[in-house]
Amino acid sequence: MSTPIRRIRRPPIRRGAGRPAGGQLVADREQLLGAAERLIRTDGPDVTMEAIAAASTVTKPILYRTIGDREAVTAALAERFVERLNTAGTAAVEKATGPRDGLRRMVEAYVDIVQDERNLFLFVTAGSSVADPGQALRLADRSAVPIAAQLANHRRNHGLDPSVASTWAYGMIGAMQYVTLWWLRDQPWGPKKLVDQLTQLLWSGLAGEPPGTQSTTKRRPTTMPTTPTAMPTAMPTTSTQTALSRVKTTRRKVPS
Amino acid sequence: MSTPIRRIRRPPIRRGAGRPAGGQLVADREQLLGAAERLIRTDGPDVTMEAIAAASTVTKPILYRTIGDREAVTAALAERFVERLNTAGTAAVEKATGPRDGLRRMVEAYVDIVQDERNLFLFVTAGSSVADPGQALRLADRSAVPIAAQLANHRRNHGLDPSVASTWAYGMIGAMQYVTLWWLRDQPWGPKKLVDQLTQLLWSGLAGEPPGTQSTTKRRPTTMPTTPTAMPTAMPTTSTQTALSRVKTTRRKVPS
DNA sequence: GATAGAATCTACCTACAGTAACTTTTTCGG
DNA sequence: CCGAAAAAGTTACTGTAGGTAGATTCTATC
Repeated sequence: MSTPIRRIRRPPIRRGAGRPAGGQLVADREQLLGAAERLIRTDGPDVTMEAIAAASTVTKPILYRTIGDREAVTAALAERFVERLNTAGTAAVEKATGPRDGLRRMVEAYVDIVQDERNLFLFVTAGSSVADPGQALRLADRSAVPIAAQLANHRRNHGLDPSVASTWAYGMIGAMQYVTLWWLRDQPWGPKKLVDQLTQLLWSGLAGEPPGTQSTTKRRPTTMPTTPTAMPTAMPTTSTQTALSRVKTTRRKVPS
Repeated sequence: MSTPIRRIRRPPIRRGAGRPAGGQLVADREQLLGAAERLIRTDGPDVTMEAIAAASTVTKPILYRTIGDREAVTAALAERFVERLNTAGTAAVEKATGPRDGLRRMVEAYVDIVQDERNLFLFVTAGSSVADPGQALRLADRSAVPIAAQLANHRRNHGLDPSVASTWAYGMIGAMQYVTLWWLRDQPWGPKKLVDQLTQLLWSGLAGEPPGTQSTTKRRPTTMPTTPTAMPTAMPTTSTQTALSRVKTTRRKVPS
């Protein structure tokens, strides 16, 4: 750290194996990404660049030259993943009988894919570096733009303020991503219930809708005392139920 | 990789400096965490363990012994952060005039803190390892449990199904976190507008509420053609506006 | 054929997380 | 009082993974 000595590179031992005889490029972009996906699928989301390269019988420099650094690989896989969500979502929505049904089918498609491609989902969502936290929005960005456009367009056509579109798009995505992540980890119940609850939440918000589900129903304006519906901070105020509030903090695992 | 040779440790050079003369523990848990927070605040979210240790004039092993590995540090800081959100949120909510106002004030408190402690927020939210993706829920877990309890309690008291509480709590948090992250990065507008939009989204969902804000209003069941309100996958279907859909993918940055 | 350049490999470097081994002080039983 | 064990710390290491430099071999071109 103090003296960055430039070590001399003396012994010119056997280095490099040279350009291979036969053919063309040893692998193109699509092949590499496909191999990376297969690897992640089988080995889990925690893969090294070396392993990714090896998965398509290639060495690291090739991988770096063809796709880029780790962040580029993740971005590329995110793009592919969104593409899949996109296709499935569009197909699902085409069968919808109405807007709410469309939302539900879309959520269903999302959950299906995430369940199938659990590892890919984890890789794409969780793999962000602290150095550039904007990268956490990788997946979100690529889906938010079209969603926002769609939303804005619809709202404009109905005389509603379209400027909320981006916020709502990111909000939707964030909600889905977090709920799904939590659900994948804790598996509280089956996927059907997850889809139901997510749809309901996204559609009607926290204010909720009475069991009738159809909106247009009567709802008393002031349903609650003074405590709000909820808050994204802990809130052990005057509640009859604080037993659940105890977050377990005993995970210390002191080394040695 | 093939032969894990156990390198012999021969030269017993000067090692270790021994227990210091004067006093007590050089630092306790709180001091270390406080120093870490200060460091992150000034140096950004991308800090090394070495730097964290140095920030409280301590060496790495002390840090590891006192708090634990990197994950433990992050978890501890997350806990503190949630505590702050909690306190501020509770205080804000106490002044509320009703449930929706409470939600708004709470969102406001959240945005305020995140804005002030941008780096800490980034550290705590973005710093998850690919190896254990459940860690991405660090912040969420610690706020979701109390929120869920609160929500469930309220819903139970009003004859509503309380089992949705967890899903909704994670959904809320996910929405807030993502929207805020995006807002921090892109700064589309001031914080007031952000608070307004987030509140509206959380309160009424995607179905939205007519300008009247009060619900109980008429809303046509089938507002849209066949396209749903939105979908968290891209959806360049038949929309009059697809120009925005073009995600920029030109970030390649091929090395060398 | 010789030479320029393209394609690839091996071998390295660097940075950081985490740990082992060693040193000095304190404490406490005898 | 003294010596051994425990406590508290530090230096210096290991290991791993990301990323790159430069040697090497093949192909194309003059």
